[in-house]
Amino acid sequence: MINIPKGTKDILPQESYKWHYVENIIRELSHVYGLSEIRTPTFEHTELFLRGVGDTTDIVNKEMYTFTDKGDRSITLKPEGTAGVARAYVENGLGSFPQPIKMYYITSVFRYEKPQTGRLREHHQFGVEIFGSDNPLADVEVISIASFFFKKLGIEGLTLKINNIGCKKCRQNYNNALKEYLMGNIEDLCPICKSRINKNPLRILDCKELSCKKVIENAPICTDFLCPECKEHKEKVERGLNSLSIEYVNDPYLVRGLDYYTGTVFEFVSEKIGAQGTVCGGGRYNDLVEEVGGKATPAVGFGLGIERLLLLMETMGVLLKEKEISEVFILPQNDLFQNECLKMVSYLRENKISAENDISGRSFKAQLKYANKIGFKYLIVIGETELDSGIFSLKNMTNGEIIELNKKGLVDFFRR
RNA sequence: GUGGGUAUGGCGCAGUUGGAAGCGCGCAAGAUUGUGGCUCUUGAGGCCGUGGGUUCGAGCCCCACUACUCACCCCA
Repeated sequence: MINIPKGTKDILPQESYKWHYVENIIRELSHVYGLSEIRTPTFEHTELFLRGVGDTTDIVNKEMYTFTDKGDRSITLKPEGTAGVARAYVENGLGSFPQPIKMYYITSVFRYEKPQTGRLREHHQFGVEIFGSDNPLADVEVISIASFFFKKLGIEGLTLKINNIGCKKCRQNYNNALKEYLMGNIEDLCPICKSRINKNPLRILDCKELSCKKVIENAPICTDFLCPECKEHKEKVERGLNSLSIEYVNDPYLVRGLDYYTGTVFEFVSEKIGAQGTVCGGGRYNDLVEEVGGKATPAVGFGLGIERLLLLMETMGVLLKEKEISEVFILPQNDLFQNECLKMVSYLRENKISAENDISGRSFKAQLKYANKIGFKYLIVIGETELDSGIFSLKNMTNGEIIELNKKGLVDFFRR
């Protein structure tokens, strides 16, 4: 028996409807917001992620699925969605279309991690990226998409955390101040953080080690170091969210694990799905396009984990749409009418009505039991009477009611 | 990468101090029924995660490995 690779999941026939439900809402919503779908390859040149995501991040350092292909190229399964979109934006000259370009995607992403609740090696993300607007309104729009999405699914009680980690300039100032402060308290930091001071001091803010937390309590706060532009940007985002009545909390310690973020960062967090509570995370990444080889282009977006979303919906008991079941099951009174059933099923299908018949050679009774177990809503028995009169008895399986209809009447009935 | 927990039919689980592998659900066939649902009968399906050890004898005790799982870390 060969089993499934660690950290991956089958989506089985009896549960795929949940995915359809969520995906349909994503597409509906994206249409309403004027987002167009973009599909980029499952794998990219490794260098894209080294440059885009950043080579000090855990994702790039130890979590990528990287291999050398037969042409001796270093290839990596995408560990996140944004870098590929930025690459496509540059490579296809999307910058020369009217800006901003508003895009969404649903894609698999791959990270070599140790699986636990809400964490897999292959998971799926709904992502939104808006390229070509530096305006806070774009940030607000992106956040409002996520917020509206949760609302549409009936999910309540998420916390929206926001922060602004500054642009290149003010982040540098803050980084220096932070480094200086941390150096002064280096004995109290955990070993991991000690090694992080120079490479990525911001990450230390996120450390959960008790001793580090204590140090962080008195650390300089990044919002105090924002330049006037960033400060204004932050305020405008907040005002925009207020006017849409989107609740949020400022979290000066919110740092994201990808290097490309600049300015606005945010997360939607739940406490109900175990330790991996971030359902959606995103922010602004104004330097990414340039980093990937394009001309400087501001951008903002988010990634939303669909497995975590479903986990959340299930633990919250949010009503999911029911599994899709064919409308009608058609069975012959006896073997002589098998082919008449085939014809009827085919006729209904041609009219876009989902219809099925027995393909296992079961007895009449067994077919009835089967139809009941599967949960067909309607039933038609075809025998001599039906063929002679052209009138078919349509039985409602939930209440037992019977309606008499001819062939066309059946089609109209299901189209109602 | 570091810890903890778990491993018995498709799924959920019992299995006493070591002494003939069981139950519920599901699945399949049949009986009954107004053409299904309720009820009844029958059946299929297990190398008890793998490999060692202790013992007359191991699902149970010991060791190793593997897988799954939860948490750290990190992230969606």
